Amino acid sequence: MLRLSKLTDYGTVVLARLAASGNPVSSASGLAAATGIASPTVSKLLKLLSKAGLVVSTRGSNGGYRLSRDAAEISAAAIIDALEGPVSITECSGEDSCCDYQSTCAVGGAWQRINTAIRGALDDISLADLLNNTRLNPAFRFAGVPVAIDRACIQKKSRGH
Amino acid sequence: MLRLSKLTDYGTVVLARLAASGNPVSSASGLAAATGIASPTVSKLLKLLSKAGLVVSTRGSNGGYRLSRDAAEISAAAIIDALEGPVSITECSGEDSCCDYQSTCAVGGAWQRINTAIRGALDDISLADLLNNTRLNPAFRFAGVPVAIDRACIQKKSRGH
DNA sequence: CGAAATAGGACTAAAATAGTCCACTATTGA
DNA sequence: TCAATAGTGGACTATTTTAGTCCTATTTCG
Repeated sequence: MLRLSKLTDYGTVVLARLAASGNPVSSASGLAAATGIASPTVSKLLKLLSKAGLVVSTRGSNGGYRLSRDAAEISAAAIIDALEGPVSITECSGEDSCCDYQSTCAVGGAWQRINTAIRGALDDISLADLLNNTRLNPAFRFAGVPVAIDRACIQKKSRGH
Repeated sequence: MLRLSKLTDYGTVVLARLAASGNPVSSASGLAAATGIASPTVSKLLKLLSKAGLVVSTRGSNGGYRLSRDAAEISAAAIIDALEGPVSITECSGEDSCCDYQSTCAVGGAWQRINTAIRGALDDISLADLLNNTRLNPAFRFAGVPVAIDRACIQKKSRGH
């Protein structure tokens, strides 16, 4: 699969929303409502993103979060780093490369090359790019809440978020 | 992290070993001994790789496994596909794209672009390339069993495989 | 036949992930 | 100054995924 965690996926959605909203700051609960992601989860994400310096928080009433810099300056790699730690496809390919099979492993070095290639791809794509690729799915709303319309999806996932 | 599972990592080690051995076929247990990976695990891997058509099995005594084609013709992407299913970094970026937040998701399309970039990098690297990148760590052996020598590693991982 | 291999699948244990909750701190504004 | 709003930090639980084991066929060679 070579898959990102759901949290990272949600994180980009939240960031995209933050970038798209015209407001100076957005509250965690507002973003939760706008994206349809459960609000404790959104809070958790924003905490992580704030710690990583991708968003800036303001406390107090009328507080909230905003991007720390222009959406064009935030790379996909930075987002992933913030939410899942440094990108590296195998344990070996990370910094403190170290595994039980080092002596018999004929492969180690090459993963690092692949890793670099992937990293390059992720560095080249910014949050702004993500926004430009927006899918133009019609969004329906019911009582202000966004509702997915794809039938196939409704059955597939029924658990709440 | 964006991490491959350990099984996939082991899988490449086994394949590399298979490619490097001069023998017409190698048995699962022989590969286990040569790589230091537990033999039930090696068996499991080889079964998967065989199902995916990357290796060919011969039953019966003197049986074993061999690569189905030249190492240069086996891409990293093929190995990953075989062991973890099709590469796709988010649920959305796969074939049957389908998620609860589709209507509010401003991001979907872009992951597919990233995914394509990653896929390209993985397609370009073959098992033969992995072998050429072999790290030249001196391997010590004790009673025929390969022994890792990196001190830092010995403490870090003590669980058996 | 019987030893040596793979095939297939069921099963268990351990680890990572996702998601929730709560008590606390800071800021604003009436 | 007090109450309301909003973020902070961390503990906790449930779920899912992953890793690894084991057992019972089946096939082939000598």
